[in-house]
Amino acid sequence: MTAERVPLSRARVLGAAVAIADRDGIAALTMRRLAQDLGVEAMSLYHHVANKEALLDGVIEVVMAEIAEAVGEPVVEDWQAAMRARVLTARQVFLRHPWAARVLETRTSISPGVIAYYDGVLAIFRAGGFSYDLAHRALHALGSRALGFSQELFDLSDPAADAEAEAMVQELAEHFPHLAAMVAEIAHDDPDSALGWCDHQAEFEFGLDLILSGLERLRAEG
Amino acid sequence: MTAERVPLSRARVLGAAVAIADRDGIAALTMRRLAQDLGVEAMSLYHHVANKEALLDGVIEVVMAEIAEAVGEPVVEDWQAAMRARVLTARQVFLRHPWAARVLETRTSISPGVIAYYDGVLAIFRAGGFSYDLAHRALHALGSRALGFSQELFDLSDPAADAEAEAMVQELAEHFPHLAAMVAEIAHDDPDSALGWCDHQAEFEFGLDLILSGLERLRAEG
DNA sequence: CCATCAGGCTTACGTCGTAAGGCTAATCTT
DNA sequence: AAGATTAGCCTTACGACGTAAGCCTGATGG
Repeated sequence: MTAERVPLSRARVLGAAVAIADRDGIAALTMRRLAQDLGVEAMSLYHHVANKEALLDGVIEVVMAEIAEAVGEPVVEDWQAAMRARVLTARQVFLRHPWAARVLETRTSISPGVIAYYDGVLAIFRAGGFSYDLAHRALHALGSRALGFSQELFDLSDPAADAEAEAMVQELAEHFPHLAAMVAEIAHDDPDSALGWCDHQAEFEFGLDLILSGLERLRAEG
Repeated sequence: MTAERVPLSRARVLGAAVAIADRDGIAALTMRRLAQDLGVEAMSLYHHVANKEALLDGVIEVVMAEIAEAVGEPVVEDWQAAMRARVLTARQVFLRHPWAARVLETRTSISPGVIAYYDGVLAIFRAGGFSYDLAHRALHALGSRALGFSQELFDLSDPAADAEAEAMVQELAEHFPHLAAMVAEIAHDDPDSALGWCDHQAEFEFGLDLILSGLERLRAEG
């Protein structure tokens, strides 16, 4: 009695793709590896996704669906609290799929899931009394932060960089005095924060609240 | 009299790489193509860059050097105006190299050029009276915006998407009422802005000023 | 004057996405 | 019921990519 052959389907393909990226990183997501995980040959995947780009599009849709489920319907009172909650909820999903932000940024066509998410954001702004014009600018001001992530261009708390950073501190201090002083002071203030010398979640929320309160001021001024 | 054979050098390699990315996009930048443009075989490049990742690191250093030259020394009075100028100057460089932001985001190691740039940003904050702690949070709040770019997750003014967007307006209105209404109103207000229905430069500056003025408020409060 | 070696070149490998087309079993048509 | 269609798998093969290994040549330096 052999295991019943579950037929392939778009949903199974996308699900397996997400699983690979979660477990082994986005670089491990190749057509051959994906096929292998599904007990199938690579070319069989093309009956369910047009090509690799379409696969990545689909994977993003899976993530966006996860977000949509998590955030639910937009709340229509206290826009600032509603936005904050929506964004931080979406962020949880991106923290579960660390590769997803980068993939999302490489999509060339507009994803329905992302559009739907932003429509919900707009609903909150409008219910909070924003003009379309201000809401529009608010969307741009938030950028990817509206979805719960922001690009970190360099991560001083990256453990991989620690050793080399340690050795670099001397010349760092010479060439980059302000940065060196800041790192020294902040590291001293917070010697063993749970998330390293700088807590990304706290920093993210700081930036988010800074923008939200700025927007509230503009809204109130009319 | 044959054309004098200019010997290869790291600088020539990186320069040619930037030229290819500028002209034909970052996807066209392959080792073979780069070698071809330099009148050389692909493997010869490896005498001047360790591998392709190192090539991309180097290319970013070229861009950051361009920025360093453009922004000059940090100005130490009127921090807000100084930051604004520094960021918008850096932005000009990224607008000349549209591929550079994406490449920068994929660097795994911290680039000295980027560090130097941020050190200048910190100098401005400090001269403006920021504590290290607030300056640190300010850096995170700005994120890549400090360098002059922000991730646009979908670009409604993308000409490539225009046709499909046009056809999509009907169902857009059904499923995404707020977004549809916003697009309709804003497009109507500004029927032929030079840069399409939404001017990225204006949106960028809006977001930047929103953050900068929020930071100024926090700084003034102490 | 000869040894070293920097800086080119040639060849070749393994991995990737995917084009072309074959086989089989389920489904649909008449 | 029987024949035609097709969905959904597989096999084979191609061209592009990054790059390992090693050859060749002309300048340099003891």
